[in-house]
Amino acid sequence: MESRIERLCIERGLKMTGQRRVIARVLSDAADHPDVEELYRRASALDDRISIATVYRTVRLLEENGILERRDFGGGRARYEPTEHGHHHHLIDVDTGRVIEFEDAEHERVLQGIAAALGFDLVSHRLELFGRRRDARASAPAAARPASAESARDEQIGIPR
Amino acid sequence: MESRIERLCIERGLKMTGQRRVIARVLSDAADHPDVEELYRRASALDDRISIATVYRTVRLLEENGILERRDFGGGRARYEPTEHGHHHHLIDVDTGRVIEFEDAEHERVLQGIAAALGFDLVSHRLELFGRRRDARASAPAAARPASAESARDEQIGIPR
DNA sequence: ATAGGTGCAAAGCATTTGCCGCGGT
DNA sequence: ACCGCGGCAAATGCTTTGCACCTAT
Repeated sequence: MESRIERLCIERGLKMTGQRRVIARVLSDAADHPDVEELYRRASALDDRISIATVYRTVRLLEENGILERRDFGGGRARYEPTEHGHHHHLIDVDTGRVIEFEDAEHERVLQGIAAALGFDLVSHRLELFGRRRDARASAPAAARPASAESARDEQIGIPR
Repeated sequence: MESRIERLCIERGLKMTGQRRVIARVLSDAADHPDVEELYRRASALDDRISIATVYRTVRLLEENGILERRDFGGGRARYEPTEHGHHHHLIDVDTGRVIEFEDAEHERVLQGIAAALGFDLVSHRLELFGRRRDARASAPAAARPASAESARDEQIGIPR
């Protein structure tokens, strides 16, 4: 069946090839923030006639069409998520690289206000928190470089007030 | 005379070589957020016996020692600024790449609170606004990619409330 | 039919590193 | 004197691209 991302592609009049359909499906199904390598892995599992170059070209195309958003959580590789499943921000666990999404509607307004005070219209923004799980095993690696960001599964959770 | 950054290096017991001294001076004098290439340019102007590899090694060293902070404002290259001349955030002008610093003490608390609500201790955070100068010439390039971030001079200004 | 997409491998960029002579402490 | 530092160029790792072929529309 036609995936959500594929529908968006069609709406923008993008030519739908076999590989794009597969990548669209992978993206539609992703609940995390995969990097290109991971997308390539997942897409290849569904159809091995896809090259990583095409994945790169496709995420770029989708980003340019406002369907995807590129993220940089540190660690060298870009990670992607579908645009706008609600404004949210990210908290990255510095020990595991896991990404947790949270919303904070109030922020939107505040940030808008700050930009306005500086004489700007807010085009977009980036708010990322880097934190360490509380309590956990006290043996947290002292000088761990946050840069790792392995393929730990990401989470999405509501922010308890 | 001994620059501010050099003093910090000495405090941490870092070996002070000629090239490090020069780079320290350049960093101490910088009021903006130069990338490595720019630091190399400025350092070379003071002393041409410096290779770009050394600049890379030095900013890394300083970052590991908490003297510098690495920033990513989009545009592919890392940019640096001395740690803690007061907690502040950045607003990047998407049309010119110019960076404007602003403070917002209240934010610190709010962010801390959010992390806590999610069960984390806040290690660090990143808050960046991307905006377009209000009014300006109405002929703002429609689909300009923010990625450019040329060497436009950065600013630091207080946030009017 | 034909504009545009794809695979492959090579090219690009920013950044890191091996090697070895040199310079701080 | 000794260990770490710096220069140089080669190596890396992610991402882009040239080219020739292939495919949606």
